[in-house]
Amino acid sequence: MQKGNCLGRTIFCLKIGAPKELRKKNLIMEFNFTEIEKKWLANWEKNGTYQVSNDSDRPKYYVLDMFPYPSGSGLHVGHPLGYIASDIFARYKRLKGYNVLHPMGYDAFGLPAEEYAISRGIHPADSTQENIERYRQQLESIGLSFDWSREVRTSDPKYYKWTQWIFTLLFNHYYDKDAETARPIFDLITRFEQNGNLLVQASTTYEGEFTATDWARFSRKEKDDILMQYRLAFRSVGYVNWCEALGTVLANDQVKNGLSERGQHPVELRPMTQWFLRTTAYADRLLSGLDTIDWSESLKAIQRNWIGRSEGALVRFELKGLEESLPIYTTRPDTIFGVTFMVLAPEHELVEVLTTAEQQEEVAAYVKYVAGRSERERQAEVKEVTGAFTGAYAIHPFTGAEIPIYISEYVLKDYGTGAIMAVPSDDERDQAFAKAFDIPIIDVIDKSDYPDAGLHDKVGRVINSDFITGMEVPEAIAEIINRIEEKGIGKRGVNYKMRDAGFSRQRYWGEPIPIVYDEDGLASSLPLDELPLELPEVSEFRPTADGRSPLSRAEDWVHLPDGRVRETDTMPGTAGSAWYFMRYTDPHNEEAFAGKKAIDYWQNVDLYVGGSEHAVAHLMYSRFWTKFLFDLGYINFEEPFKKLINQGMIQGVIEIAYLKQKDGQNYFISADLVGDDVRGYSEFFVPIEFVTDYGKEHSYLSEEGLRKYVEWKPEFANAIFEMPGGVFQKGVFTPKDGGECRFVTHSETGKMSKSRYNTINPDDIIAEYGADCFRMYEMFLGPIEQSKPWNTNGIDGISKFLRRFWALFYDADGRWLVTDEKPSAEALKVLHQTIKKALYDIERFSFNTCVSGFMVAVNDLRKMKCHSQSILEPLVRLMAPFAPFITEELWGKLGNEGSVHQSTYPDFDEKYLVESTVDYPISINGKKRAVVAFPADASKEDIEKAVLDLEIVQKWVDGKPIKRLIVVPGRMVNVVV
RNA sequence: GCCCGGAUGGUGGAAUUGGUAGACACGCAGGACUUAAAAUCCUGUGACUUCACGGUCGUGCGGGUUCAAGUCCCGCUCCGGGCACCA
Repeated sequence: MQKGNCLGRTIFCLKIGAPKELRKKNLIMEFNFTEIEKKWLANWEKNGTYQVSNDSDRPKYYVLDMFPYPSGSGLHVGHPLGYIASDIFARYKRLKGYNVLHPMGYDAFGLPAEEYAISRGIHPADSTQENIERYRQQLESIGLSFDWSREVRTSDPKYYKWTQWIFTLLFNHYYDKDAETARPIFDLITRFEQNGNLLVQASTTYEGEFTATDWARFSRKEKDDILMQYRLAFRSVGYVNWCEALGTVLANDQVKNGLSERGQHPVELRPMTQWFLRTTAYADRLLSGLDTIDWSESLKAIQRNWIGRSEGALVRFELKGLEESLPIYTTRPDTIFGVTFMVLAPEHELVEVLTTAEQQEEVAAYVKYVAGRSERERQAEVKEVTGAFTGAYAIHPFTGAEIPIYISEYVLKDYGTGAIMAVPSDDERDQAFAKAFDIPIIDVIDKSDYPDAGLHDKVGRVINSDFITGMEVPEAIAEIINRIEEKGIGKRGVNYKMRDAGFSRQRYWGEPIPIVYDEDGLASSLPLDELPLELPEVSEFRPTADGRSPLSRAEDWVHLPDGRVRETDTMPGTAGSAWYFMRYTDPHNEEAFAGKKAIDYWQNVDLYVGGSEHAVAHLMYSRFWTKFLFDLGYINFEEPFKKLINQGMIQGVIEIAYLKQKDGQNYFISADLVGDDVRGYSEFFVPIEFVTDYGKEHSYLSEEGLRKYVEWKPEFANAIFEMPGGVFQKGVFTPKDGGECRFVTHSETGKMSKSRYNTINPDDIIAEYGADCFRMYEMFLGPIEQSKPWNTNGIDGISKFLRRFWALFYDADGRWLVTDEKPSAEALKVLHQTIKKALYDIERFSFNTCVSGFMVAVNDLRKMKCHSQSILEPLVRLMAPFAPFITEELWGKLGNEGSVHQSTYPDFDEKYLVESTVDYPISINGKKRAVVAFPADASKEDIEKAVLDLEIVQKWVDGKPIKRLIVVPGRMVNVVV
């Protein structure tokens, strides 16, 4: 353990609480985990114990953690939860005979790293390097069995060369919907040259049609514009989430409730020319792929929701007196006879064309009103009905009726066609709008047969609807779409909520987009031999005031000698993390993103562990990039992560002090004086290391704690702290009626974070209890997927357990106890039961119950005073994945060569588990009344007979006739009277 | 509003998938050792009731299926997470 610069340690006594200092001494006397850890870390590194080869006869298994952002705060105890779980599994699989790839790296690009660097006024590369070193130290001290020779960093040019390369592939491919695969853009050009775009079924935003002759006549610029609309990485003017405070564009998933996820700054929609990835091309495959992978239902639900597939129809409505027609998308074409008005998004391109002279003013005013509203305002006032009449009318395709056209912000420009046919009888929002604007309502669905159905359920009988009247809804939908298609006014259609992903960031610390523009502004990608395109040095990392990327400051870099200019936007953080798992298979390859042989051997990740906060962004992009590379034949799998586990969050204790200001004086009021009504108080987070008994109901700041708090927050040097026992000010406590200085703080459970001053550093826990204890305690806390609060109370239980385990090998004076005596049948039974349970529990990732199984075993063996080598040696191997240090030490002491982590996992033998008797619970009328032992081989009949003779049964039966006698062999007996 | 989870002692949690509810651990209480404390060890610990043997109740609430329900079904309540004017 190299902990030279570990800042957290000096205050560790405060954090853990002083009384435990004494325990620490006692611990070290029994076994010196610090020494043991140091010794084996060095040994493992020297011997390359955890290095893995791409050449092996053994079956492969790939265990991966979501790699961290190396933030400046280092790890807190919440971070390693997933790492420990995956490490246990990786170690287990290795012992089970698999060739296990278990690497680690750093997601070093992106906003957090850059913000941190800017705040410290240093180069992001330097701060990143610094942070990585700290992370590495912390990760190693936990005893995680990573193959560090495979470490990757997304900010390393050797790595991002290939991120850029994949981007150029995306740029040079389009999505062929017929073949359901990505194809080279050159093929598309050939097809255009032969037939125009008439036969091309592709994912595109291009709506026009052209022939081969047209194509030949198009200018270079026109051709380029069209091709751009087919590329999988493309440049387009789009409404983007612009965040003024961060000075950058954000992806949809980085915006929550109109605020930036990072920093909570307001975000507005702005039209800008940006790079996008055509993720929508893969929408269907991203959706159907979910059925092939082992992820939690909730995670799949989030992704399905994000993709948001719906089926319906696209219908064109003729416009009265105009050439143009109005396309709409609906999931309820069966309600078309109930249409009484149409609504367009205010930004819809037809608004200007449609609006009549008389309505010009009103419409313009409304459009202006909407444009001036922030996303936040729109979302906050969802129920408010606003809109304007355009003066124009559409023609109903079946009745010929004239339908008024309105604009309203409840119709979104980006979803469907940005226009709807409004059916007020069967849609709440349409209904609200119709009522507000006094538009008639026609009932078209009779739901009287479905009393429980909601407005949106696709059930009922169609009424008032000409040729579909009388049909049930599903039948009516099919029929009306047929008619629409026959009439040539529309077609069956599928729609997605998912949008193409914005891929431009006006940020310094990211991969430069490897694109150059010629004098006509036409984009071309850099060839592989010009990659990596390295980040230039710039004078200032912040974005420019007009929203251009900081890279634009590097004039020499931007302007090429031949007059071309470089793209100055950088890629988002999700770029490097979209494919990093592939790089680990062949991390030093300079000729390819990963060698064919390596990636074909390791393939996709068998077990992926990480936080659910990446449910959408990272996991969606990763799946998209994987499918794309699969289409191009670079890899032979279509999903990146076969099984995924989201570890829960470890929550911390939040300590709060209440402040009231009066006449410019700060009064802190002890929580027991504040009561439940905290209105009128400001809340301040108190660093938990100042608080006595933090996390407990009565947690308080002692006189010493108050002094520390004031010293830490000098602006409160003169503040008055009021508590029941007296008053504290300027370092002096004035008691009242002989009271004590106890300033009570309010405790809550919540996220652990630097800003709440409640992080617990694993270094401190490891220093006091050892890495093995830390690992096992995190596992013992509860099911891996559950969130749970951290408290150090329970850690003593694990610490005791490890010392008892050690005590099976050594007595209190350090004498070796292990003998080669023949083990007793009971001891063998304990061992084999434990092995059986461990196998069962590890396979289902139930690590908490597995630890409890070890506890039971150690308790039992201790009672038996079992020191038999043939019991303890397998037990050491069994526990090795959980407690790698102590088991490695004991493995050597048991006289074994090599590492326990390269041995084999024990297996159990049923023969030791056979019981001669089985305890049967005897129930009478379903209530347990007794437990009786019967021979294990007793037949059903024997048991039946014996049960009836039992005194207890006689007593309960009490002469009444026995209706039924149920005997489940090996389980239980139930007598029904 | 919609979707996905969840609710078990004072606490974290367990229950072989319909078969002894509360494993394991924390906490608490009592005891041993100690001048004392810490550490360690032992005993007890769901609630109610009984001198005791024992009995009654008990897995968020209300019903149901079953010889048997924490587990399955129906209807709710509350908590956590996600989405949200998505036509």
